Amino acid sequence: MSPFRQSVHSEAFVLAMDRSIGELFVRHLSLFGTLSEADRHALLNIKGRIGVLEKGQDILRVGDKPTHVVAVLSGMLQRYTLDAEGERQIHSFYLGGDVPSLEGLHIDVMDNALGAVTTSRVALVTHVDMFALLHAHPNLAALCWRETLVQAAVFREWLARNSKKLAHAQTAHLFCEMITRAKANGLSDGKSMSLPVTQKDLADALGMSVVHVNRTLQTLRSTGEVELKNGILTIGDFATVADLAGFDPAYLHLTA
Amino acid sequence: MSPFRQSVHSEAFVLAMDRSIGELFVRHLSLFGTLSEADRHALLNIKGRIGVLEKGQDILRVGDKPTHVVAVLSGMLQRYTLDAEGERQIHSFYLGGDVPSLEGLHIDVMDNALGAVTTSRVALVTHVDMFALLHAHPNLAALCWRETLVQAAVFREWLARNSKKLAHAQTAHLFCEMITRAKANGLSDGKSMSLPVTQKDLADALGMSVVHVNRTLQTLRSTGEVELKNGILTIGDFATVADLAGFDPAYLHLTA
DNA sequence: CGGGTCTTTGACCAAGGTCAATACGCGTGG
DNA sequence: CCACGCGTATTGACCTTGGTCAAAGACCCG
Repeated sequence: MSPFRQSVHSEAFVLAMDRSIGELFVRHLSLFGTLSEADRHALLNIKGRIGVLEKGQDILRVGDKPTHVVAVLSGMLQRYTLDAEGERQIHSFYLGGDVPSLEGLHIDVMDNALGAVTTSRVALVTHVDMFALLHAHPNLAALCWRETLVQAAVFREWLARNSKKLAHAQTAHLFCEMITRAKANGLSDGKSMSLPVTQKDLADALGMSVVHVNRTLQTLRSTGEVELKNGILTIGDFATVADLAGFDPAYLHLTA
Repeated sequence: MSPFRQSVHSEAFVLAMDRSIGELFVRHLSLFGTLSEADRHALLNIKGRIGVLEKGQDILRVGDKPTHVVAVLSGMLQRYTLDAEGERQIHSFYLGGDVPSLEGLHIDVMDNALGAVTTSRVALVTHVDMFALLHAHPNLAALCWRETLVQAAVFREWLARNSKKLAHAQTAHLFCEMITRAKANGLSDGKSMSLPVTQKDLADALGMSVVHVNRTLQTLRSTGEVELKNGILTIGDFATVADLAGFDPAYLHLTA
């Protein structure tokens, strides 16, 4: 049992008294469609609890029956699984502004875990509240459904990337995705972003060994176009890197 | 333009006069949850068109705006993408009884294609009809949403498989999935099934070369536990193969 | 019988994994 | 302030898996 999960209802997770959670949902869902004034108003009134997830802590584990929707206020989460040998596969990274667990609304048992890559602030909204909201606003239900479908598209892209591309293209592709999503979330200017991952994290996302990740990063660094240092990812010319990576943002289905 | 797509409304696709489409939906959705009598009744009245998709033909292409939900009556479909070099990545196979494209209800533009691995009979239901149905039966909407989430779980599993496992384990894992799903659809006794794929198809699903697929199949065959011949997959002892593959069906979220 | 598709084989090659040692950075306690 | 310890990054040597290329069978169907 994660100590965190036991404290979801304790003081560690305090009721949000402002509209920060609602604002996050408004911004996030706006990435995938249009909100009516009524939708916006309803979202802004979302009530939830806010707390801190320490680096390495899980908020959802395999086998859990989710009861809350999780939103990332700041920091970075990972969705991952462990195989029989204890090897981790990271399926996605989530940045501030992302809502990783809308899927939990209709999945009874988690087949993967959600944890903090770095110390993060997260918000929790009960499924009960979410269902009430979605029931009253069918357009929001459609948008949330759509959001989960876009996440599925991202999984497919990761599948294609990890199955086919060479190490440097894989790595560049992941970086392009992260920068593009960070920009959409207002966390990047398209040139650099906070990416607080270790090389082991990258290895477990890309399906490569740490040693090879290290060497690949050096290669990319030597081109002068890509640098990851002290948790800051910097890209020279996005188009150049995207080309190297074979990156096409269509799968992210961003309306912007 | 696919000639097929142009003929969706022509005589090639004839109105189904019986309940075969509705029955397919009832069986399929029952795999993921419970249907009320009203749900069942509504589903059975689904109207759609039925037609044949020749081997290699696409029913949806990248860039298309889907207008119908596709259900597989018989045969086998693949979801796939092509990269810049024309390399295909298969993201999933769909058997008779599967409904590959519920996601199309809320995705405006396809970022992947759906085509026939082998000559198949497919049914089409208009989005208009589906939306009316889901609007009138919120429980069905929840179930359809859930179905798309299970598909996402399958994409994640493919990601983990293709990223980490060795060739023989990858191949065995895919076979375990296919047999398990075929069994759920009433198309297999758990020992063998129709799997009309070429070695190239497997290669493009598993992210390996055809040559290596060929050698891997030979290795598996030599264990006496796995054989793929003339489009028929046969497994000796499922538990043995599942163990070799590191296969755990939890991600399929089957209620049965 | 001829041509296309699919499978199989052999020889060789390269990307990336493994193992083990070393270096670096940073926080903690003395 | 410095030594220590831990997690992370880096390097080198070596090895395995699986890719590539090219040719030859098999099979199928008109």
